[in-house]
Amino acid sequence: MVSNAVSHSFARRLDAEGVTVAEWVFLRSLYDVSDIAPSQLAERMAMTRGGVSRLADRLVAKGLVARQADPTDKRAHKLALTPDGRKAVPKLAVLADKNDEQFFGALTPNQREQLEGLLRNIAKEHELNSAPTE
Amino acid sequence: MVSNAVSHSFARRLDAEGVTVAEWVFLRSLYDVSDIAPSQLAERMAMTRGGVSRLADRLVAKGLVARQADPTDKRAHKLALTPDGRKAVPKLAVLADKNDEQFFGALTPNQREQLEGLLRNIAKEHELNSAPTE
DNA sequence: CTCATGTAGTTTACTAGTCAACTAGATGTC
DNA sequence: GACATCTAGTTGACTAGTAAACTACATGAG
Repeated sequence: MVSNAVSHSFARRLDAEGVTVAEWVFLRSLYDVSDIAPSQLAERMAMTRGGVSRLADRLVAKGLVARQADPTDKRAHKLALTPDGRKAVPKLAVLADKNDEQFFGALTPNQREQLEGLLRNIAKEHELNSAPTE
Repeated sequence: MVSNAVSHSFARRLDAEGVTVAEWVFLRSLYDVSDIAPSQLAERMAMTRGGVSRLADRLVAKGLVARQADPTDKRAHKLALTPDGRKAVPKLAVLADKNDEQFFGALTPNQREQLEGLLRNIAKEHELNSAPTE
């Protein structure tokens, strides 16, 4: 319930900038690790390759992401942020921070650590490593 | 991330019984409060009335839910579980419990209370009262 | 009473994902 | 070096939701 509320609230904020949550996760991932293969990104985002293919289409259409052919393997592509895409990330990150603050701001620093710790426990135990998409 | 993992895992379990998570929430809600109006259910499930209308279609087709016309207001309907639907709920509840156990079983009872307490804090503060759908 | 407005539920058009089939290119075995 | 098999990415058919238009009925003001 809380997770859905946080996510929906964030989606509304992003929507005002014309971006979806999935697009944000995509952009944020490329910000850290540029020149990544779509299939690797699919794994990180816990989506299918098909889904990532379409998501990439939309972001290319928006001019935020570029596809480059891999010269050593003609099947493969690399995804990277365009300058516009790179500029957008910090701006959207502000929205993410505001959203977190809205929901977790009322907890004391101690409580936040507790919450994060407990969730990290569970994540570790189940070897969860994908970013949230929803 | 944890929420998505819990939800996806539950979805896989339900899928084996031919039920979706949204259908489970729908059935579970009717189990407690039968003869509810679709629009009320929509609010509880944080879905649109259109979505609930379709969801109800599917459950009626599966024979788990019945629509009854309200005699006092010819626009209105009441939704209720069929005997089959009522029988299904406890069976599916077992899956929910197993799923919770899978993810939260490794926490000590104390930790579980902590986690629930923290999340309740946040929920209360934002007046969240809808059931999760995703 | 009548008519404007409101409300309940459905439906249409659309979005964003999945799964599985498909295309094209790589690779390892004989 | 040819061919079966694997891999990367795309695409077609489908699913489950949304937003907004629509239908049918209810209700309150004049």
